[in-house]
Amino acid sequence: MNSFKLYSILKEYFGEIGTWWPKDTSFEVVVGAVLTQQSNWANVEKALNNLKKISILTPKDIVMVPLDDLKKIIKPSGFYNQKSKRLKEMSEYILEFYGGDVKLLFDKDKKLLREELLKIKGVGKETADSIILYGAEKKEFVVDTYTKRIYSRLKIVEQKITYEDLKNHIINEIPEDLIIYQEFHGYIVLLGKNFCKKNNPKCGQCPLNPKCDYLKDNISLC
DNA sequence: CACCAGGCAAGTA
DNA sequence: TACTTGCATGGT
Repeated sequence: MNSFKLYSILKEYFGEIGTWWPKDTSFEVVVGAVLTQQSNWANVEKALNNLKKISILTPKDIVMVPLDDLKKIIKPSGFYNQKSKRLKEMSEYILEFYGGDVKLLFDKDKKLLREELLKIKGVGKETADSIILYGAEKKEFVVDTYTKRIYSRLKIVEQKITYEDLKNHIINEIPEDLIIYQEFHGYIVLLGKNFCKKNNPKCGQCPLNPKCDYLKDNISLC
């Protein structure tokens, strides 16, 4: 299975998803990327809405709000003790080096931007790439747990493949295009939700639980 | 009741 | 380098 073929199948099945990462501001993507770590998006939205409700929208706002308050505000997204600290640290960084304007950071060269993001505590590879792809809107493909699970389950790559190797494998097979990068990752998330977490031979329902004849005809698993 | 959700950091070997 | 563990709410 070739990555562009997979992208095409998923696009035909799921249809247009457009900019599936919602945002009012660039900084909101940064916050969302941290809050979504090991948490589902519905709960992240609750946390984001809590922030918006009391007008906490900028790095400065995050720095100013007391830590214990911030914990309560983002509580629905889970892991609020460490996520609140991560938001604080990131906001302090953006405030100190970019005067609180995340767009100045996003203007930097893609490679430098990634290295810089990775130095910030709480920002690993997936979070950094999500921020670059959806916040800075630069062509940096995002590999997540679903991507790795799908690609290894489809026996396209070895299960033990590293983040960077899988990323390179994929970008070598698809056009270098911002929208395609964004869409493909979105489709992978949609497909990934329907994979059993463990490769259970008894499952027999992958790739999709619902009656998805089209995908079953085109992608065989289990 | 169990399991999962758009990971990361720190520790261990 | 590669694996383990803590972090934690809310939905199914």
